[in-house]
Amino acid sequence: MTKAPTRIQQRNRAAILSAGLDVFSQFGFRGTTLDQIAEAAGLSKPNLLYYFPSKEAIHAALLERLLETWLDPLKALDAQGEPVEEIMAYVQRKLAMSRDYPRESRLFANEILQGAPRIGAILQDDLKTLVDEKAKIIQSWADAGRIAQVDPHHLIFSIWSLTQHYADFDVQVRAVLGGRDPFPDAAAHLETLFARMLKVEP
Amino acid sequence: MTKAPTRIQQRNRAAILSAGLDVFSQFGFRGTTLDQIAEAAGLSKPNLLYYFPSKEAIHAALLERLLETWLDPLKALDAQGEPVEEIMAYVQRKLAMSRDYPRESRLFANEILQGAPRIGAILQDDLKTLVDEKAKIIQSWADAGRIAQVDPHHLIFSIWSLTQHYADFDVQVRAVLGGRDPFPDAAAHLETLFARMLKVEP
DNA sequence: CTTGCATTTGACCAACTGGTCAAAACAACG
DNA sequence: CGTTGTTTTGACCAGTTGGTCAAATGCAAG
Repeated sequence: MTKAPTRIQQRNRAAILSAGLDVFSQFGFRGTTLDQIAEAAGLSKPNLLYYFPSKEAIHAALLERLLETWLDPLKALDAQGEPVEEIMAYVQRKLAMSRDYPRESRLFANEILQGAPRIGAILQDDLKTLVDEKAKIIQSWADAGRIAQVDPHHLIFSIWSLTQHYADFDVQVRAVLGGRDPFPDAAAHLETLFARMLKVEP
Repeated sequence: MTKAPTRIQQRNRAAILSAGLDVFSQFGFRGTTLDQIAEAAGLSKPNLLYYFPSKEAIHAALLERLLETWLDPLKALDAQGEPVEEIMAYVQRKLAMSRDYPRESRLFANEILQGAPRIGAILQDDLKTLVDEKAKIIQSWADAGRIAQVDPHHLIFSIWSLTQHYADFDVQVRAVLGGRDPFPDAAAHLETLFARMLKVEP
């Protein structure tokens, strides 16, 4: 039986994961140093390694935690629901994640940009299975005339790219907008975009 | 007067830039080592530094060359043209860049993900100016009833995200599609998407 | 073939990297 | 208080990093 973690362990492990998320999401795995994480977490480097056995372990813990929640919004897409509402809700959930968890989005983006060396297998298994399943649902909605005809896989890619862009390319978006908060307008824009794309031809 | 570069200089500088593009676009600036670039270029490390004074210099040269061509597709958006055609052509140009220059796209993505430390000023000046200008054109098209009403800035963000996604998230896209080439379908999908988004209400 | 310049290299360096370790400081509990 | 387990640290290590340098090699023109 594993020991229950003390309060100190909980606090420090949480601080390390948060600091690691900060640094890994900005510099990627290889561009991140333990000293950076240690300083961001307010710990000494040996103390860091008392809680996690290696840099890899911190990164792996973050990726694992990320993947748990990353696919939830898509899983929630319900075949029994109203098609347009379901897709719209998915879009808004994903956009909310970009707003509320931008570091997680960038950590994921970094991992994919580097060729997904640590999660490639998961993408090809779990993610592909999930997407194929949901694509079938979307296809059936289109076939039933409840949404316009659309390539279901590329529809999902579109949702991912449009929403994650506001987290991953945040600096660029804000630079172009002159620093204004992009999210309210983004939500309205995506609402319009998907409404037009999915509306059945009269 | 500066000397004309010899054939060897041309060849080696080109090899270094190509190798640097490979490595920087995958690992980011801090995650890249001179040894990696040297090996990819088929040169020894001191020989690398004979052609470029530092790692920074290689990266800077790549970014400079990138920015030259990166904004061209948007610059070509012509106020005098047919609105839908102009926007469609821009989308297809950007998608072609993702297909033909994925390394450049990922180099740019890496730079933005890291907070654009080296090109932040350019984004706020040149890019913002260019986008504001083109947004005005799009707005005038919408006001004239030649395309549907749409937030012009976010329309441009949408084009960027939808097209660059196929370069930056290439591994994920291919993992989900089971390895199939995404580009033909992507082109058709985006054609449909923007046609529906821009069509004026009857 | 030799002279002068362009190119390439091996040896080297100081700073930094991920990681170890024994000892010290701390906390909890009887 | 003292004892026992947890937490923290300074000193340290071997490998890697970006970069230097003097010497060696290649090469083109006279």
